Amino acid sequence: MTKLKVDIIAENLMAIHPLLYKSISKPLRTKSSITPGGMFVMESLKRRGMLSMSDIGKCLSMPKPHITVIVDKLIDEGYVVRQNDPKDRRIINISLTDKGLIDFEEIKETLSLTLKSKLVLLSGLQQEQLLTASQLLREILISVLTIDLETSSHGK
Amino acid sequence: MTKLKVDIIAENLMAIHPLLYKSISKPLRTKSSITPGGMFVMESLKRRGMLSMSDIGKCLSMPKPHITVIVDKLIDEGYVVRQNDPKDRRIINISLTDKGLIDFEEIKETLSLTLKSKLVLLSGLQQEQLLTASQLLREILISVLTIDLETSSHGK
DNA sequence: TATAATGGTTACAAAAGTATAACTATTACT
DNA sequence: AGTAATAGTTATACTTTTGTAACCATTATA
Repeated sequence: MTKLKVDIIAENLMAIHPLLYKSISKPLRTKSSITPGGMFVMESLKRRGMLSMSDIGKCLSMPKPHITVIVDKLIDEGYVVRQNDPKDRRIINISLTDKGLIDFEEIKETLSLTLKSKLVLLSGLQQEQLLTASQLLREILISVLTIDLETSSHGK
Repeated sequence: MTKLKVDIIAENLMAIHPLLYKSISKPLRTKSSITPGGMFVMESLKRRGMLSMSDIGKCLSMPKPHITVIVDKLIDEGYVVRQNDPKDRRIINISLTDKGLIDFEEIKETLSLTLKSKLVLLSGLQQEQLLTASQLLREILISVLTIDLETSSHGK
């Protein structure tokens, strides 16, 4: 029975994807120099703290070369910094700068406004339903984003 | 107060986006010839029935030329058909074929399996929470997908 | 110490999405 | 009838994403 419910979640998440992606990519292109990929990297860094290049790739299921390109851009903009790992000199840790965190939050606020302008049309939903949905989504995200990185599969 | 709740939804939807997109695009590439864009077009057709090219663009907030390209591919595969509108000969209506509907459902099942394999890790959630979340997501989607097309903005 | 494995970069290629202008055909408007 | 607006296509250019192969540096292992 649980499987059926997860099915429904998966199906609905897929259907909402186009709306979601437009709401992210359009304002990004017009109002900043960050790509969606850059936003997702910063989102991971904000939620999980300092991460190595490989760990970022595992978080987002992206191949390592893509992470290198995205992070290079973010470094050019001053949003993240590289730090050598003192224990393993192969590892390069990435973390948000103050500027990165501030600008990230600001851009996300803009993105939320865009998405809100669409979600606001959902007048059929009750306030309590909106609250419950957001709480559940948050729980899902926290769970997903704290999955043990060792269980992921990129970076072979 | 409602605004704050919508904020939370927007924020969480954005964070879950990379997980979602990977779960869609990877199995599509390996197991079919349909692009994510094609899946979204078919999703719209399945939920809303026959749609004109412009209406599809409005549903997905995509410019018309992109719709033409996506629909052309779907026609080549035999998933959708063009039909002239008897009342307005400028309009070309698109609808799913039987093959399109069957294959679409089959592919979506595969996609759900991929996404499920990740969501299943969310053992922290109760069954009732999963059910509630899926119902709410469904309500949101139905609302979004039934927004009056006249309020959309593509195809000027 | 020799070999394998890991972390990261570079380079290249290809697929997909995005945007715009120009164009035809049809309909609506005055 | 003449003009504007709409529906759709074609063509083009660009950005982003995705994948892969080759490579170097470092660490782990046998």
